[in-house]
Amino acid sequence: MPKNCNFIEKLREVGLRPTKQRIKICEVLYNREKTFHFTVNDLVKMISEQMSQKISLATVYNTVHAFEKKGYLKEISIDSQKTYFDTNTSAHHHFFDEDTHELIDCDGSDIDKINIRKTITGKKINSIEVLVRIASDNQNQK
Amino acid sequence: MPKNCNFIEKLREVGLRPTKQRIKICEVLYNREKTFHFTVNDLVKMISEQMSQKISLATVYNTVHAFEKKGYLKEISIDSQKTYFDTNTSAHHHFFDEDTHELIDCDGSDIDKINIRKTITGKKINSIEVLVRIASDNQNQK
DNA sequence: AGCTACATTATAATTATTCTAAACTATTGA
DNA sequence: TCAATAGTTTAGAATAATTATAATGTAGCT
Ligand SMILES: [Mn+2]
Ligand SMILES: [Mn+2]
Ligand SMILES: [Zn+2]
Ligand SMILES: [Zn+2]
Repeated sequence: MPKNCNFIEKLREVGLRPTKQRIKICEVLYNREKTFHFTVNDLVKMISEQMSQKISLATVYNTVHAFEKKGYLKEISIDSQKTYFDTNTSAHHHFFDEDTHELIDCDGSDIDKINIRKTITGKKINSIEVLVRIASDNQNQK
Repeated sequence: MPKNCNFIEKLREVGLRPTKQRIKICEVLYNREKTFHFTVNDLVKMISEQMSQKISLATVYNTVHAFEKKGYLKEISIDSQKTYFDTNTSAHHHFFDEDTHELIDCDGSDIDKINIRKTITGKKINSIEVLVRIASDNQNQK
């Protein structure tokens, strides 16, 4: 979803009615320079900071899942406690900071193309994703 | 944890008292040819099938986490709903079958060593894991 | 045998997410 | 313009996985 796009039109195009809740969520998610990662809780907080009127939690869940289904969000499972969503819906790899629980995107030049030699009959590959877990390096504390 | 090992000794060695619950869980998890993946629910089912006396759910959770802490189990987050554990505690990659929700191990020859060119200052890499999502290939149904 | 720290257990609490069903609203077409 | 309709929002209940509590039990030591 491009920045400063006509969200009303965009939503209609994909068959979602442009309600004020959805438009607000679009603004919060997509009117920014860079893509980012968030939890539903993060999103609820961002919305409540920018709005007088609240959006109910059920609607936030509904909307996030509706956007996911339409391909405007990607769900990422890293941490068994939290479900992350990503406004970067392209295929890409991640660093996960185990100290801060922050996700960081890798771009194409960071990791070579992964070549899978194993095949499983009757099955096709949907995605190949690398997760690099990082944490603070305490070797420096001699 | 090797097959047919003396679990009582092994548990004592790492500072865990060899209770009958823990010994039973060791047998269920480690007395088999191959490593495998399971959820806590799976494990509870396996135990109840093989035992007259039940082990409480809290104990199963406690034990699984104790074993994880001691390095005899690995936790895997793939699916936001379920937490998987792996009796294969070495670094390895996975296929995840999105139809059956089954995890399949990759061995070293299946995927080349991953080279990470990106570095983040003050952070060290703890692990690099690839997840290959697969699903049934319906191209064949012409 | 008796002490003590560790473990087990039933049960309650917590948390994230989904469901329900009633109220609301965007869209359409008469 | 306006009512019909299907889609949407919402508060609150329900569900499910996991963790906390606190009482009871037990392994290991003397
Ligand atoms: Mn989902
Ligand atoms: Mn855990
Ligand atoms: Zn990302
Ligand atoms: Zn595995």
